[in-house]
Amino acid sequence: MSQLTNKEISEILRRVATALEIKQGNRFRITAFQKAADNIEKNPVELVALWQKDRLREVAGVGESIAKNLDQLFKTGYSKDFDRITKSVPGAVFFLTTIPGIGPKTAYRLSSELKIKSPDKAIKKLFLAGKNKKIRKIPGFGEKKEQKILDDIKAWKQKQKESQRMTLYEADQLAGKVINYLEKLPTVLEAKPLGSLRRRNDTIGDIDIAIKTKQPQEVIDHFTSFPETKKVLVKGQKGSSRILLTNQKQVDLRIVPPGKMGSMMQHFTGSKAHNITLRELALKKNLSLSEHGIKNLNTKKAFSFNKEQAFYHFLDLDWIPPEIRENQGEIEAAQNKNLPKLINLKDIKGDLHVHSNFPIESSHDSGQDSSRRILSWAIRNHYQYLAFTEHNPSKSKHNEKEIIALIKRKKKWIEPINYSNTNYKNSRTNKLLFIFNSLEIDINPSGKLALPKEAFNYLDFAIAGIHSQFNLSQDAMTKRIIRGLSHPKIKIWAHPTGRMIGKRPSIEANWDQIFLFCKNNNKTLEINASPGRLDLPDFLIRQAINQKIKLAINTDSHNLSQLELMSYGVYQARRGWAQKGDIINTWPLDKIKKFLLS
DNA sequence: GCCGTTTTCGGCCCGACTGTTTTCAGTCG
Repeated sequence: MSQLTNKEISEILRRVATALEIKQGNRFRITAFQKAADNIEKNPVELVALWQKDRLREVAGVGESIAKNLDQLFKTGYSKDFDRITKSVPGAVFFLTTIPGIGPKTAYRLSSELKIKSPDKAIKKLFLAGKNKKIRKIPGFGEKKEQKILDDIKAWKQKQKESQRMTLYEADQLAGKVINYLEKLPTVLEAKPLGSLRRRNDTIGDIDIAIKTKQPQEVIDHFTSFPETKKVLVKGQKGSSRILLTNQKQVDLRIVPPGKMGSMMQHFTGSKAHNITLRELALKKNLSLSEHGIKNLNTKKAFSFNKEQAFYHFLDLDWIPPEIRENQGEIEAAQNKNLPKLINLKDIKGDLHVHSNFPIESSHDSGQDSSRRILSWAIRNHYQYLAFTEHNPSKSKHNEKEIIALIKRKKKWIEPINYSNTNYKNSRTNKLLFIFNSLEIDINPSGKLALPKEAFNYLDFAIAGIHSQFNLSQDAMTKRIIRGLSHPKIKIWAHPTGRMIGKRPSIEANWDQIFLFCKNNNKTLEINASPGRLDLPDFLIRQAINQKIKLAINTDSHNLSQLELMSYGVYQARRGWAQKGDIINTWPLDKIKKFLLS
């Protein structure tokens, strides 16, 4: 049996598609392989696990034939059909197509004309051929194309070096800067970030911006002279342009005349899979969709849309929030008028994971700001409750007695705030802000909690999380988590997968088993709002919600400014189809008290 | 090769840009 990852499988399927493209195969057959590759790459569950349960066909785009060949691949590491298709294509071709700008046809011609067959040093050889002006001599290629290939290779190399994707927060900052610059032009009537940024994806590759204007040329000229531009990659006639910034990030601009912003936003927001499914649906009604609007193929009449809502309504669909436009059933739900009513930031009534600078003497990072400043912030933002969840005291620095003394001191520190300080009053409800006395406690590799038994008596509730040894086996990790969460005082599991976006992968765990435990024992999963975590990931949020498990959106703030990042947790929750009722910190104080203090 | 709220056969998203082309192919999003 061979343990191919989803990424490896999708690569194999893309090779098949590439080979078919070179052989001028049926183009629908080609896209079928590409579609399957895309879906498999994105699939949150490893296909090898689905294969073991005989459930490969559940993945969209995987039909009888591909499933049969995957079965062979998993069993023997080899697929007869795939090999037959790809074996006549030199290895260099597949390698060269990894460079954006070089597709199957170009790669094949370069490979055969320049006699670059093996993937070893293929790119180096190609680059050298370009430098020696050999590419321009190939029929159909010219000087410009040669230069473009050299540029594409350079860009590719650069991209290998840099870390590829931004966090959502970084992308917001960058997009804000560009939009700010664009809006200085009076002829820019509206500037909106679209694409994955608008869908609030956890990571962002390129920035997409749509501009409403009557003066396209002026806007494009202004855009391409953005001060941090390293290179103008595309400057088209119809208002599509792309620049590469000095920080290696790309920004795409689309110009749209007044009256057509709705269809442009729809088109440019994506996702690609969402748009394709939408267009297939429209075709059945004899309608053709594009960024310019909707065309009736019978009457040839074209319709423009200023608002996105009208675009969706024209197709008899409810407007779909951008966060869930991932072709995961949202179009069907919009048809049936049963889209979820997604949670909003204003639904949040408190933050249950906040670190103050109370001297708890932990081995992890302590908070930087005082309780007083944090509480003022919470009041200004109309919170009704807050939990101070400093890390548990370090066991290496203190004996058990000292730790218990520390926890007692913390309780004494919080109590006066709740019972005597009238400064902290919510201006909307006229109620006192309620402070939960809590801790964030390590779950040690064995599943033991890093706090003496007695100390729990002085806490209202606690949250638990993994902060070390992230690489246990799935089985050991699952046991560790369930044991850790079993203590009756533990109500919330903090940053469950432990992932740090772009830095540390998720832990391996049996989520079915853990979810079942959480459901049966009333444990809450955190959606950690920190843009570097966004943990749980969206697909696990959706799975948890489908199993009626409650979630909490927390900032895990270690300073005041991080309290502002609650919105990122809300976006993430929305991407997981969360509604207000799924999130416990939308509950009023009485209800959450009952839950957390039970 | 995949797929099904008109289908198990007959369809399969849409347009822009670039370069090398006298009308289009390749690539991308």
